[in-house]
Amino acid sequence: MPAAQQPKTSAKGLETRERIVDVAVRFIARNGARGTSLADIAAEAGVSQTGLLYHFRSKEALLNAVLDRHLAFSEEWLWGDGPDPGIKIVDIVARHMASWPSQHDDKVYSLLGMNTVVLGENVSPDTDLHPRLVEGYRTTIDRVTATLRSAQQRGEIRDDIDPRLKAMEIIAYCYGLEAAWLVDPTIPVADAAAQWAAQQTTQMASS
Amino acid sequence: MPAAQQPKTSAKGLETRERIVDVAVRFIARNGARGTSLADIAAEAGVSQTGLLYHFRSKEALLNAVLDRHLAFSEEWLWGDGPDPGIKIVDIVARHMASWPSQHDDKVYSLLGMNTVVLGENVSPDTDLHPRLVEGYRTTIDRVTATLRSAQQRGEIRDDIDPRLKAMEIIAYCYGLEAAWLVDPTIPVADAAAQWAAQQTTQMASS
DNA sequence: CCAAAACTACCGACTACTCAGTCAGTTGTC
DNA sequence: GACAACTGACTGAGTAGTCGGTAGTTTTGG
Repeated sequence: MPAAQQPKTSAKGLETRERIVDVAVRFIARNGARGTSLADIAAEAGVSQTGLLYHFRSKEALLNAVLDRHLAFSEEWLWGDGPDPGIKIVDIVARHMASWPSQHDDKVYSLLGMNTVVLGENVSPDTDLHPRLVEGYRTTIDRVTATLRSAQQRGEIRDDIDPRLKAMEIIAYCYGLEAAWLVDPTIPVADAAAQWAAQQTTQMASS
Repeated sequence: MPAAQQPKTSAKGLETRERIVDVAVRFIARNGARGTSLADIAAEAGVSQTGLLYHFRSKEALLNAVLDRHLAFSEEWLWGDGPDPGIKIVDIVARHMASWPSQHDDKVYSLLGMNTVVLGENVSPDTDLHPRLVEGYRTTIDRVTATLRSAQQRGEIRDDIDPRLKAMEIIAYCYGLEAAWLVDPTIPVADAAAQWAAQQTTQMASS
């Protein structure tokens, strides 16, 4: 369920709205939604707070638009590489991780920040974004599971591995390394990812 | 640097202070420090907000006391089992994970929540708790690294594994599964942990 | 073809409320 | 009676959101 928006919009309005969401993503990825005021976002986006609230009827509506953007970018970044990588999914993941340090301050940084910071803020089931985060998590699990399962059926992956549990493991690892790198950007993510990918590949491969 | 406290304290005062920290940990583990007001904590702890501020001169001081408590409990829970488990550290970790579901609403839940929620809130380097979180992360890494390295020297673990990178991997996995379980308590953490531990053990063991 | 009406995209001023923190006391205990 | 352990009333700085208005653009009807 994407965020409800005003019915009619001109090209100019759409542009402003995009600009606001851009700014909001950057702010929220660093300081969280609770740590970011509408005034902050409005000032950076070059509109008044009232102007912002014309485009998004409430902070929650803006938050949902921000999450829409995040999920779309996430999707594109992770799965835009082509169809069904099979067991090579661990290499793809590792390659993505290795690219983090060079993308500090970029869209990718915001992507990771959104995961860690917004998830932390919405752990409690009665928070605004919690249902959508759970849904997003489950969708990702399902996708990775499907990839692993078909690789298993093709004989690329050992039979005694449960694809769903393995998917959970891969995602947990990504998420954890992400969080660690965000709080301490000096850690060698590329090296860690490389060792992890190599070991995962040999361990999962059918003998 | 632990939180500075008032110089003199009676038994009663100490008891109240403990009660306040107890309540604060529970609240903050669910809603974060930014999502928890001093009034909330004070009410639940059975003192006025002014009374709370008598014991902790500011919210930040309380937060540091909360983090003290968290780190101490974390320490006890993770390393209280005895000296140097060697390669069995993965089993210990997995056993801990398997116990999560039965401890919902308990101190352990708060422990996990503190990790995920407070970390998310303090990703940005200019937040109050960020330096202490980085320090805590590095300490844990060092400890796990030391355990793995000595196991490697004893010949329990293959030589081509880098203990530090492996430690990062283990911690990242724990952290990620923790976060996933917090947002979605229906996921089978025990099964995931069991498969993970089994595979880690066979993969790490010297042949 | 053009003026009036309607609508989009804003803005400044304001409101109601929440929050951390202060101050000037009061109570209870060694 | 000194000091620790409080409390109620208050303050000032935010905060999300409302209201009434205006400039510019688009639509409509004669």
